[in-house]
Amino acid sequence: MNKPQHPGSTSNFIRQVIEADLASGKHVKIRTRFPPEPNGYLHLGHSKSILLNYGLAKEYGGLCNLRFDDTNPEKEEQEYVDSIVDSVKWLVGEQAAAPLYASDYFDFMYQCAEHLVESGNAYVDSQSAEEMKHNRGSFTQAGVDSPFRSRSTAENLDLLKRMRAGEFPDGAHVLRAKIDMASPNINLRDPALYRIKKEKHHRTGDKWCLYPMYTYAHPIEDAVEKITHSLCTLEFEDQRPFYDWLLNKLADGGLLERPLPQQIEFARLQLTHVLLSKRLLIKLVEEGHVDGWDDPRMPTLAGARRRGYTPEGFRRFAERVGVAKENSWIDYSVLEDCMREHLNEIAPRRMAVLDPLKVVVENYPTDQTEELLIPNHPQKPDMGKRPVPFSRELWIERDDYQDSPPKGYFRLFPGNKVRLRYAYVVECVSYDKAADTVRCRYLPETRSGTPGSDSVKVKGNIHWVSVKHAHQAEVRLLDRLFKTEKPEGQDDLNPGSLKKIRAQLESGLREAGTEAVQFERHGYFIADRDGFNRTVTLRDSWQKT
RNA sequence: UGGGGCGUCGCCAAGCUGGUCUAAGGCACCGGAUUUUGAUUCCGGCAUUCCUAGGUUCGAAUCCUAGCGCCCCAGCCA
Repeated sequence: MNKPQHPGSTSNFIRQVIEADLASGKHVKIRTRFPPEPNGYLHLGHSKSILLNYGLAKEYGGLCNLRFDDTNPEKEEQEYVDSIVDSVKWLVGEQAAAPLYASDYFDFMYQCAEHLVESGNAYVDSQSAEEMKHNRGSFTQAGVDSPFRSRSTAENLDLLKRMRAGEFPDGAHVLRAKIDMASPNINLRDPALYRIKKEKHHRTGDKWCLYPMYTYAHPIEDAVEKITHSLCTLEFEDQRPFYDWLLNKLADGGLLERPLPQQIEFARLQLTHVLLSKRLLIKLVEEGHVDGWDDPRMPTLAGARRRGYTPEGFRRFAERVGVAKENSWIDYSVLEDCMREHLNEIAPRRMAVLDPLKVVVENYPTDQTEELLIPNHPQKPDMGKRPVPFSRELWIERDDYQDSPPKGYFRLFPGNKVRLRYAYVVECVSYDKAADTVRCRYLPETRSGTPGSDSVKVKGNIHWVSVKHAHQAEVRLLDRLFKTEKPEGQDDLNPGSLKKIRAQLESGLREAGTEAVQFERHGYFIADRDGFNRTVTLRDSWQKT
């Protein structure tokens, strides 16, 4: 039998599991989830997980939950919840349903804990953290049982209830699963389930002084939400035996229904030239190396959005990168290329002179202005045309003129002809050093769109902006934040990651919307806070050589 | 070191119930064509080889054995 084909995508081991489960009737509909802890901003690395979970759900006609894993009140804040919801909505659009919260299941989780105690599968340990650590053993040495491991069910239950009632200080006791202190898998050596934490929770307030550990809470969250496939990163692989142990104990006790969710691990996204460590990112913000968490250079999704990166670009990136279990590093240029690819399709073209040099067309009437109709996209006539004024004095790019050009240079230099894009062919007469102006003469019969426009063949084609009509604005030339392949801190910052310039833009850009535009021959830009951010440059095979 | 993973082209990644694999696809790269963006698009090229060494087999990237390399685990973090 042939395997189902995925148009535009390739098979991967997760799809195979899903298809098998669907085929066998284990599930009629799949349900995935994206479970961030609200303790920071979402970054580029999260995009893979988000798009994987929502993508699979969509592909197989299932659902994906956005669920906050808010089990550690010490680190979590509402501000993060808001920003995460925002970023997820931006990335997946209408597929993003209202968020769910692990904290909404605290009652049930506690009920499960009592059941575990009653069924002899959990106990209250009163060792100190240090003692616990010591008695856990090592990779090569089995752990030893806690002296409290054999407490009676009644005593355990009493202690647990009093823990919940707030009778003990932080750290006095902890609830542990009773599994095997000699397991070769350290995660099975009686992992902690609950710790006392007299901390106010951003959603449940002071209701609890006892909070579940991730290890314990996560499987239950998945089961409660009837998640079918619980996708997580490789480092949780060793945790899977406990995940299954817990769920089966609870299902056996009638607290959970089968089929139970299945945890599947995949390799997290590792990108070169970026730094995703929360600690170091915070430093960059606090020390003012960047403007904030949503600085367009930041590797956060909020930053990427202001940078002009698109959800569709991220989707293509996720597809291109694939899903597997091999730890791999993706070169940052792959991400840039995906953005470029998408932007090329959707961005209307505009002319913008970033580093202006004045050109005077000496034989063009002083007071004349022509409105030229210029296509918004050379390959997409349906995107229409726009009027752009042409006059005697123009701005061109400074490096489109050279006194003594290098070999192969085919733009402006004395005696050479070049086409002013969508306007006329001009011939360079000379460069007036005192006035810092290039003197040209135009060939009237070469006006674009007219019958004789092709009478003169030229190789060069440069963009321009009419001086008296130009819209002057700030343009931020953004480059990578880090110059090194695997940055470790501020020493690796790219000093040229942000250049602010005053550019001369075609007049229509005065009323720019929020959608991406291409500045011809430069790259893709997006209007942001009173100026334009460069999202990514165009490819350039000339500069390379 | 005990346990859990992973090793297929420069970067990803299919394939892994053995033959249709002298190994898919994408990206990068190299040609060449078109082009009023040195962009885009298009066409062509790009692993006799699958970490290494043995073995099983008529036949192995796919099975077995032994090595080697890399990642993860000893939070009352997630």
